Parts: sequence; structure tokens; C-alpha cells
Amino acid sequence: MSESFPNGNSARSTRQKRALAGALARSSSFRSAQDLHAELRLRGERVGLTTVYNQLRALADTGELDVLRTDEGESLYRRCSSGQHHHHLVCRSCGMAVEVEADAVEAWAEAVARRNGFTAITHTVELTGVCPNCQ
Amino acid sequence: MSESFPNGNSARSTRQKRALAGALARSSSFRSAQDLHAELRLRGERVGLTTVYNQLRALADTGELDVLRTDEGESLYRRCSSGQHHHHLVCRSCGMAVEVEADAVEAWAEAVARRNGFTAITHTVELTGVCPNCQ
DNA sequence: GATCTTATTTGCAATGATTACCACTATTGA
DNA sequence: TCAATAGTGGTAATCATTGCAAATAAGATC
Ligand SMILES: [Mn+2]
Ligand SMILES: [Mn+2]
Ligand SMILES: [Zn+2]
Ligand SMILES: [Zn+2]
Repeated sequence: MSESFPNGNSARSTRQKRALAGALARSSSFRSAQDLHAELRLRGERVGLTTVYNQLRALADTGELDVLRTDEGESLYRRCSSGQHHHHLVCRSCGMAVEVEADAVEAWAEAVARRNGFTAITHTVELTGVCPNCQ
Repeated sequence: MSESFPNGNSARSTRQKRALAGALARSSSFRSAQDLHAELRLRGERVGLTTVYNQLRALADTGELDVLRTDEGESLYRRCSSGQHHHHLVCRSCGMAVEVEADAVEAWAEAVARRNGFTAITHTVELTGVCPNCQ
């Protein structure tokens, strides 16, 4: 008996995945799918837009990428260094992001929610501004 | 000299505006445009979906309504009692919301941003959970 | 290396909320 | 009453994102 992947677990290494991973690795900004796809095309990498969307979604689902949504509803992705829970201070001009921790905020959120009898709490905390370079 | 409205300022009272205002007034939940439009139709009020969208956007622009976006990208509106800056603890099941203040968080956000040299700072802080009624 | 299984890729057609148009209607000041 | 124009709302267009189904290609097995 040699069931290849009983639990539906696999993962093939493809040219497209590597190209996208590269683009994400060399960027410290939050990027959109369209944006990343455009960069790959410029680099001569031939990757379908649908593939970029698929992969970004998959990577975000497994927690390998952080996601945030612009006011216009566009999803932006970034590979964060910290695997820990954290938040971001993002430049609204270039997308550059700084990872920040906020233990105090975590505690506050938990307390407020509990005080009001809410359960299954989650929170969103994002800081936006203009970075030093973009002033 | 009797220039009616030099700075483009006016505001007419219409049946549609009153109907929408009413729906918003009697709800303490964040509601979508579609949702509000559906309610108006049920009530027998004849209001176009486009009008609902137009008005909600206009009211949000003037700060008369608070807006937040779901993970699916849908905009939800609510008429908040406080005109002051505040945040929300929202039930992800029924949309019911509690207004919360967070001076500590305000200070933290300001400090973090300044420490990193960011300017023109804004912040997003939303708490989501399941309210007592929906458990 | 040949072969097979199926994970991935990808062009193209939906989706779905929101907006642009714009001709038509109705409020309000005179 | 009447003109000026804010407001309305049906319909078409936008646009990021997803569904689909056929074509491609890892990589395990022979
Ligand atoms: Mn947190
Ligand atoms: Mn605040
Ligand atoms: Zn910047
Ligand atoms: Zn609830």
C-alpha cells in the first residue's frame, strides 16, 4: 500500500511559484496582485494573472503572506518577517511597511470585548501615514 | 447681490432622503446599501437603489454616517450617536455595534508613527465578535 | 527513459458591489 | 406660477476577483 498523499497534501515546485516568491521576497511593500503580475511581466517572466491571484490567495490562507485591503477594496500582500501576530504601519504613498507589536492594544481589545459580552473576538489595527522617504 | 449658493451649498428635502434617514435612525446595526434598499422596498417606500448608494456616500462624506468594510469588500453604514472620534465593537452575525473610545490606543498609534518618522497618520481599529444575543 | 497521476497553470467567461451617465422629476426661492 | 437646478433612478460600464474547464507539466513509479 503506497497511497501517495492520504491527507491531500502535496506541493509542486513550479517556475511560476518561484518567480512570484522572488518578487515578494525582494519587496518590503504591500503589493497588489495586478502590481506583482506587472512586475513579473517586465522581468520577462511569463505568469498568468489568474495564477498570481491563485497563489497569493493560497499563500495568504496558509499564513505565509499578510493581507490588507485598501480603502478602494484592493487586496495587498506582503511577506512578513515575523511569524508572530503583529500589525503594520504602512506608507500610503509607496506601500512600505513597518511591523509593529502592540501588547497594550491586544489587552485593551480583549478587555473591551469581554466587558460587552462579545465572544470569538478578532481585531483589526492598521496605521497609515507617509514614510520619511515619501515626504 | 443675491447669488443663491456661491459655494455650491444646498440641500433639498425629499421623500427618498427622509425614508432612508428613517431606516438608518431606527437601526443600531451596520447595514449595507442593498440591505437598506431592501428594507425600504418592504416598507413600501419607492426608492431607487442608485439613490440609496448616492445618499449613503454623501452622508458618509459629510461624516453623518460611519462606514466600515466587510472582509468581502462590502460597505456597511451606520448613524453613530457620538460625533466624536471613536471605534466599534461589531457583531459579525447581526451587525449590531457598540461605540468604544480608546484614548490609550490613540496615544499608542501616535507614538508608534512618530517614532518611525511617519506623518499624516490615520488609524483603523475595529473589533469584531459575536454579541450576547447571537451566541 | 517511458508512463501515469493529478497538481498547476491559464485564457476567458461570470460575479457582484459600486459608479458613471444622463434624461427626467420635483423642490424651493422669487 | 415659474425658472433654476438639486435630486432621482433605470441602465450601462467599471473593475478586482473568482469560477471553469481544458491544456500543461511536476514527480512518483515502473
Ligand atoms: Mn493585534
Ligand atoms: Mn482612534
Ligand atoms: Zn513611502
Ligand atoms: Zn449579534
